[in-house]
Amino acid sequence: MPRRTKEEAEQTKKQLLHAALNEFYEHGFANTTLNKIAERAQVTRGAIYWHFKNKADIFLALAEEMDKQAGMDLQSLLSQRAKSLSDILKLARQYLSVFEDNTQFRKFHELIYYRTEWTEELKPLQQKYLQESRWLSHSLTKDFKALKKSGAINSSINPQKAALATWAMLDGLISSWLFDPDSFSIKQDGWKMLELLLEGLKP
Amino acid sequence: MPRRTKEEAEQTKKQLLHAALNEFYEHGFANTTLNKIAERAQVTRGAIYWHFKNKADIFLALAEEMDKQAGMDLQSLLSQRAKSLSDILKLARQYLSVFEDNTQFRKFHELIYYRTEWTEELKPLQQKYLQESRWLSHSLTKDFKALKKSGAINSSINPQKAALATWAMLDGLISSWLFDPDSFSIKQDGWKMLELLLEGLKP
DNA sequence: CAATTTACATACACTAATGCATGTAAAGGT
DNA sequence: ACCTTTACATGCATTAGTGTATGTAAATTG
Repeated sequence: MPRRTKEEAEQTKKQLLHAALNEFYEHGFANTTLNKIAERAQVTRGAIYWHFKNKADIFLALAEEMDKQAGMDLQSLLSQRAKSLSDILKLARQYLSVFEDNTQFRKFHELIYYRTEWTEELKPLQQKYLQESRWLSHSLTKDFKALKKSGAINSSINPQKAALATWAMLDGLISSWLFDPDSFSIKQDGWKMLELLLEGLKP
Repeated sequence: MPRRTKEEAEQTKKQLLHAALNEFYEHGFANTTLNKIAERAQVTRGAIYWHFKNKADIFLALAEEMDKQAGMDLQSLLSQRAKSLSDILKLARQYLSVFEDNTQFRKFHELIYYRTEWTEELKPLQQKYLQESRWLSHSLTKDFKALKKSGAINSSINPQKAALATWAMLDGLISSWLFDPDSFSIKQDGWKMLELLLEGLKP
């Protein structure tokens, strides 16, 4: 086997990540071996140890890759400030749509929700998601506070509870749909269910 | 080591299940070995293979055990028909409270949510939860239909969507809280967030 | 055009974990 | 009192998987 050029190397790295996603998705993180990943990527384990430190390292790289790939990442969600309830609804609608539109994205989240055990070796990633979750709920809280001041939502409502509720609803919709995709369409109906919640916040 | 009496044997079986729950909880399903479980239960692997077929079998037994132990299981939830929105809220409130009141219950669900990869060997359990989830949403749908007829909720609302939304909200609250228990109190605040949703259903 | 890296493949050693087979001593029946 | 079964403990064989060390041929550098 001849040595590859730099670009070819980058290519096999991508193939490895792609193979890893599908193996993780199909068999779970703990139950996939480096051999299986290498096989699917049509290389040997040697290639893996060249590009990555170990299995957990592949997962971390995969997570970063997905963050970038999915245009709808958390940064862009956070950067946009919701000035109305319909703004929030619109953002959520966009976000939910990605799950049906982007197969990679959907597989990765199904992997995260139902096919990975959050054990010690994945602690850094878990920490990252914890941070993101807190940032997002904090950001949402600020939005709801503003909405309360402007009279867009009921004055008796606690902004933080509203934010947590909204976030929980989104999370619940996603996990429910990933668990049983036939139960409803997350793209067509998901946002309507969130709308039911937001309706309850109006004055 | 002398042979144990029948009651002693039942005792060690319970110890094994208890040890398994904690090992699974701490290290995830795939990452706990039968040896560790045996050690914690202060027996050897021989005892495990006497009482159970393999690791997956322990998990199944554990799930049944938790179903029984937690007085607030799905059967009792389904048997009660909600005649009003506040009935639903009351039931949800009871259910959510269990997570703070019953440590075993909470650990088991954290295990299920964040520490088990739903792979082939656990398929039967996954199927069971899928069934339960569908039954519950179906039952809730019927309740909401009745509430719609009686005028307790807005006539423009789709009962099935309302049911799915309620279930998603509950699921989201639970998973959010298990992921970050410091973010809110599921016992004191959880039901209030669900109430926000139910408020939106009123005429 | 050497010399040196690079990008892997191959080989090896080592361990952890499983499943089963066998041992055993007391319990429970007759 | 004896026999059988129970409830485990112990020992063994086998394997799958990891990490690393080493090999290697081409790409890249100067």
